[in-house]
Amino acid sequence: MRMIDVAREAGVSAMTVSNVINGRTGVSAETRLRVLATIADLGYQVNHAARHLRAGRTGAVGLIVPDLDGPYYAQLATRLARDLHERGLHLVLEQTNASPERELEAISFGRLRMYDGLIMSLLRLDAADLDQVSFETPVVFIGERPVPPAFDHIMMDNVGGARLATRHLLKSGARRIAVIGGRHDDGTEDMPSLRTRGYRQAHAELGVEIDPRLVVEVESFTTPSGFRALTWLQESGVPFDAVFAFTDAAAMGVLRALADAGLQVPQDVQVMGFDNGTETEFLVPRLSSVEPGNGAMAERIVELLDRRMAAGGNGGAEVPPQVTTMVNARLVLRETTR
Amino acid sequence: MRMIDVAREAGVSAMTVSNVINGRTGVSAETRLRVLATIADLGYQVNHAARHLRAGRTGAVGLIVPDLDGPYYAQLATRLARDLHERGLHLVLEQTNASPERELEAISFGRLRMYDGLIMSLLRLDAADLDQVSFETPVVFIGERPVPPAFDHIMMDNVGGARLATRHLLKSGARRIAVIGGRHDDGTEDMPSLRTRGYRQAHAELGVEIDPRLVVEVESFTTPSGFRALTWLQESGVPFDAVFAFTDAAAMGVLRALADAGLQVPQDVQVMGFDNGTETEFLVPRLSSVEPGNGAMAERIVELLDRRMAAGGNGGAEVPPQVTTMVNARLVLRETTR
DNA sequence: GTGAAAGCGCTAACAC
DNA sequence: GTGTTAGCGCTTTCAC
Repeated sequence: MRMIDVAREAGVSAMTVSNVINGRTGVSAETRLRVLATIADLGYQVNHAARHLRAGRTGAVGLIVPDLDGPYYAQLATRLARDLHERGLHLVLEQTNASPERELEAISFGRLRMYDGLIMSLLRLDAADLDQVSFETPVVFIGERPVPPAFDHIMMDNVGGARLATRHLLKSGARRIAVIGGRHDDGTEDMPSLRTRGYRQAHAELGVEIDPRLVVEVESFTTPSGFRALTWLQESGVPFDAVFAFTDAAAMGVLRALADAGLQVPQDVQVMGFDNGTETEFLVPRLSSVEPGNGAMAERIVELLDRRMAAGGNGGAEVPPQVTTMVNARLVLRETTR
Repeated sequence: MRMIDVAREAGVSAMTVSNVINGRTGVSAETRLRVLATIADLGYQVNHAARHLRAGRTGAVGLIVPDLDGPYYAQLATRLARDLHERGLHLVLEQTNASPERELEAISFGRLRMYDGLIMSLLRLDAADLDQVSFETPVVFIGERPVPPAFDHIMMDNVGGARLATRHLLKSGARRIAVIGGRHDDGTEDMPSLRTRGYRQAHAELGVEIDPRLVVEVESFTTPSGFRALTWLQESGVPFDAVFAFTDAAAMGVLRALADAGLQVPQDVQVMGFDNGTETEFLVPRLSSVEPGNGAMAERIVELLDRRMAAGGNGGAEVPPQVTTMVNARLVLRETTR
């Protein structure tokens, strides 16, 4: 069934039906009611493809993330899907597995056209890569990599959160804090480097030296990876009295490895995670973690996107200025810290 | 840039470009190469909306699930996304929050048209509800609810898996197995009822009576819900020597509650989960679980969909017969059982 | 093996 | 306030 069928049945033109459906002004109340009744009667549904082709809107927002099986992005996706649904938009998910090729592919011109807006977690691509791409679609980047000034960017306070966590561990007596996912060279602008900087700052502020052997680099921030990292540290014989894992998922692997080693948490070793995922308060023992403001982040993302999408509809005349938002972090202390 | 621009540049018609792009026969090798070179040269990308409008294909497959923040569907989605990507298809996610309205909405005519295929986890809707919907889009249902014979359906062996798990607990000495998510009335065809039947079968086979107070109904199968259920059971004073939770997520809450109660697992109480998610082997203690064949399930889903989508392309003349697949379950024993 | 014409269903622009 | 016209970019059909 087409719009024209509804129009004929209601005794109006297709244009009027279109106007009613899209809530545009310039339709008398009487006509509107009649058209709505006819639509309900016939069970008419608009054809998205035709609308998309003609008007350029798709009703879909893309979310490009490295993975979905870990808790972090799955929880973010859940929040975003709910917030977007309220605005009549769909969330479409794409996984990059943190591969630069897949990230670049996701923002290719053809793919972007599929969406009214894009939310992209940038892990590998640089500002230079992004410059090559012509964005007509509104994009909000999340993550810490530097982004060209033309785009909205939202990030968590990685340095501040890590600094807070490390300070707490130091103040509660830890002197040898292993850091899972840390970087020996924290010069780049990515999550591990930024959190490592926070870790170093806290040590500097409290005048504690860092044994470089406590900084354990990992290839990924999953639970198996955290498990392997701690097992390796343990076997290498480097002493430590606390562990700061850069994700809750990795911390979960750390807890498992400590239990295998027969170490008591937090008596022998304190443990701190990052993300404050829903699972943290049910681990044994309950995981202390850095809460990076995920709820606020999801809300802000949708807000930014919405603003830019609305502007795009107005012919792009008034493009809102690009914004970088930093969401504040705070500590949630549970049973793995003293 | 449009197809016609490529055509002009290559000195052919738009139709020939279309034929090349879609790999159709009837284009000379020479022309094909020239067109491909021009496409690469100009960086042309097809417009999905136009193709969709004209040809009806969208390149997207919808996955309708109750939630994404729990590990089960997130892991399934990850697997499906990967398998579909290999076939050049996108995975679009929709969450229903297990609401019948949202489930019905998801399979409405207009929404279905957005996809080349649909994978739907059915929790609440009945065969009667589904009969009302006219599916031109290929649909694969997952889950245990009865499905009209016109559709492909894939399910795990809930009864068999639960029976296996319960038998193991009984054989290792448990006599009072609490079941988190069980149903007093297991007459309906849904996951909790089917798993409860397996639990009852195993008891009947081994001649063990069931204390109905051990069957704890829950409103959801999340970790907090499992935690609350076990805390409640504990406080109600009903003795038990094992817990069978119907999801790993719920089992995680159970483990937490047992730790709070100072009970040793598996010495005082054995615990068994269901799903065998990636997190199980890192819990403290490592969770024994029923492996429902998730990998095979994802593969089979894509296979079924693919088959039906290919047939749809052939004008629907040869519609493949509808198939119901049951994936076998097996036990993975770790540290929470004896 | 290749091309021309028609039209998928909708909406922007403008006429009335 | 409502209708008419045109066309978004592709693919189906059929002619050559």
